[in-house]
Amino acid sequence: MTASTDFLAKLNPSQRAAVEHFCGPLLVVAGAGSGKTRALTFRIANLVLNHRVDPENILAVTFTNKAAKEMKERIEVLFAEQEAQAKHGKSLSALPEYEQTKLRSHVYKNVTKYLWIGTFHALCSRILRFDIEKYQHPDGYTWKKTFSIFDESDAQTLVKTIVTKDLNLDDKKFNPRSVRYAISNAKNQNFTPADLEKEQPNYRGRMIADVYRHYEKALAANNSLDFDDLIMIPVKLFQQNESVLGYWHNRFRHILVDEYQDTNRTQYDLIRLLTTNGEDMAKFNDWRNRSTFVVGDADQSIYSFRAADFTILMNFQDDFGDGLPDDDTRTMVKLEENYRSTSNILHVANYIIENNTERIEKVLRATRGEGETIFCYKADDEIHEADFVVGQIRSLEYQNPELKWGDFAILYRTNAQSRSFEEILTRYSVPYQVVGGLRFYDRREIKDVLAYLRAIANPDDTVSLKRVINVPRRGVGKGTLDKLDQATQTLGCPLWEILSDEGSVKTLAGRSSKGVLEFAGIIKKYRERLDNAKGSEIIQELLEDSGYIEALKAEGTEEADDRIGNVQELYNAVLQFEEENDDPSLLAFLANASLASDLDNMEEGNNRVSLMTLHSSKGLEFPVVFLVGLEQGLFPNFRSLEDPAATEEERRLCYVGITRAKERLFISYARERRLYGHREPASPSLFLGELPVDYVTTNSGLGMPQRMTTPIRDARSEREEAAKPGSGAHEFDWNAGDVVVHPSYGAGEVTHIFGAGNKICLAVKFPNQGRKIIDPKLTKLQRAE
DNA sequence: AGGGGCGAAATTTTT
DNA sequence: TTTCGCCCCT
Repeated sequence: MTASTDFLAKLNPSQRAAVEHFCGPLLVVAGAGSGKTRALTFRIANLVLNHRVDPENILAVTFTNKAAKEMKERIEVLFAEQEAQAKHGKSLSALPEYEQTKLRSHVYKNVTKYLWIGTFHALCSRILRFDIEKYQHPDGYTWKKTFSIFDESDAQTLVKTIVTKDLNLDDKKFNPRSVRYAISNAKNQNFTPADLEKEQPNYRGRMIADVYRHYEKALAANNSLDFDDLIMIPVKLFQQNESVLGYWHNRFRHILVDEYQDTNRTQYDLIRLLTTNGEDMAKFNDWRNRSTFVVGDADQSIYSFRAADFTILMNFQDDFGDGLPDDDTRTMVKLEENYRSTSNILHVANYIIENNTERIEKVLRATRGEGETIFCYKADDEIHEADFVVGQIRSLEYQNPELKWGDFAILYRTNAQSRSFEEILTRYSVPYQVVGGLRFYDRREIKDVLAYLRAIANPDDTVSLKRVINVPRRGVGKGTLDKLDQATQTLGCPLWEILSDEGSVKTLAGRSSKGVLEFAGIIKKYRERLDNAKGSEIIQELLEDSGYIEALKAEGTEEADDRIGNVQELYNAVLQFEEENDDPSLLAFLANASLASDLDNMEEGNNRVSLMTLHSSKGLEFPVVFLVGLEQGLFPNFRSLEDPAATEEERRLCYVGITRAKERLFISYARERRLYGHREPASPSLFLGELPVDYVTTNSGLGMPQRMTTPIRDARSEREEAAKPGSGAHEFDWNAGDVVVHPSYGAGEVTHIFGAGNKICLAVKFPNQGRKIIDPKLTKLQRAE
């Protein structure tokens, strides 16, 4: 492969600066539609082609499988393009198809195969397949390479059993969902049960810590991990085992992280450990042949409820970078040129997000024409809102031959809002898809089959064994299960040990023993074949043997037919997986299945109107976007009304929605909405009052701007206030090094200043609380002179 | 062992 | 209003 720099010519100056960065840390602040995937992929190409970095030394982390897949594909094309130029002097697309395929497979064999590109979870599960047996849990629990990955519902079921059965707690007070949430949150901050207890020493905190302890024990007993463990265990392993960390630190010399604003504490720890080899951040400075390159946009941070913490991004300059102000820094690049939307749309987006205080100053610059104005529609109720939206879609589709159904998206805050749109779309036979509903892998029949496979692959996976021991019916009822359970408790052994012993089963299960033994026989039979047979063969015979398909056929309902079809699709997925992957083992497939999402199979070429939540829309773009339900309490959601930080997150969500639109943006709200069966009057969203009036056409004026109950004030009133003498102009006069006193954190030192003018934000380091980002307009800071 | 019926709850959810 | 989960009855 020849070194080449011509592909860099396609980049704008800031993209180019990001791409050409070689060693050391770099933060790329990438606005919506500014070509960040481009920067990431070109950078990887540049590392390999021009800096001769071995692809094995590159780790690229994303948050979704879709993003990982896209990155892989784009890199492959990029390399193939280079080779096409070098070998044939032509662009890739000008070559005959077989040449293109040949080039691409050549690139795969030599480059992309060796790159580690994937989600945090997928990459960590890969690391754990190597090293989990070296992990030492404080309570002596161990895991084997064959571990299962529990999904969210498995995890919650487990928590529920612990709360109600093991600890006998009131599940009203200790709602399994919120307890699971608390445990997840703890794990996402790399907290042990003891850490959690220390943080919340009250009764509830102690109880939750106790559930957490039991939960870990149960996971270990099942040789299973939950999603959070996939990240947390590598972190703990790295912290306790120098040689393991040393290996991966040495291996991943160039680390790239996409959507850095969405990282949580544990993920941050992982990146930091890999980068510094566990050395103290302040002492580490050996960036030879090494880089940590993160890309993100604080304005698109919308997952704080999943423990994402965008202050990690805001702090990058201080902990990895040179910490210099924006104009002098060599460790930050801003991508502000937007290639997606018309300038009108961008203006609205910029204008809205300016109301947020916690952000890195950034303005999206248009590269396209003005476009149409934004239209804001006030509807009588949710039915009329849907009528308006569908009417617009139909007439735009009819009038513009270039617009297809797939070019439209309806974005809403909550899933429940899809219904009225679906009804009207159906009435007019407009093809549509609801994105992000039930995951394929969450369907009952799929979970059943996967439970069989998991039980076969992982003998300790009692949860999976129990799920299918009586599916299809084998006459193994609750009574039998209870007896078996009791036996495992007394003996302290995994369920399988009892199931696999004929004598024990006969004693315990009585008249159900026939069914239990039949089941155990099936599992045993396939477990023996695990090493030699392919996953696809196992699945195929298993479906026959277990009578699973037969039982579905016997049902004879339409629903059962659907299920059979889905199981067939799962079989196809295994076949495809075996064809496409280097490691086609059943274990690898199971990991892949556990980590798959529904978004992964959202079809783009199917030409349907897309309906989805604003959260699901992140990373996508559509020529025409409808942002619906802009009502106070719905969007912003009522749970965020009291909390300024939460309201800012809702505003970011609004910003994400607006910046999905390429050509046309419609915003709508209803005067009255059916909510849980009752008609409720609705008032216009806070965000409507923040729209720039000159850029918006309405059918009845913009709603009255909402007053906030808490003192987040919009940028304009702040500007006025700042102009008044003595009203706080001096507040903006902060300097790094100032010592301040915070009402709850006490004294701290200002280490960094974000933003400018009235949107200033301070990073303050407190001796005990660590670093916090504080808006001096929201929190009264006293100066310690 | 499984279905019917009643009561309570009802954001967002990359993995 | 709808959906889900639990309990009780058969």
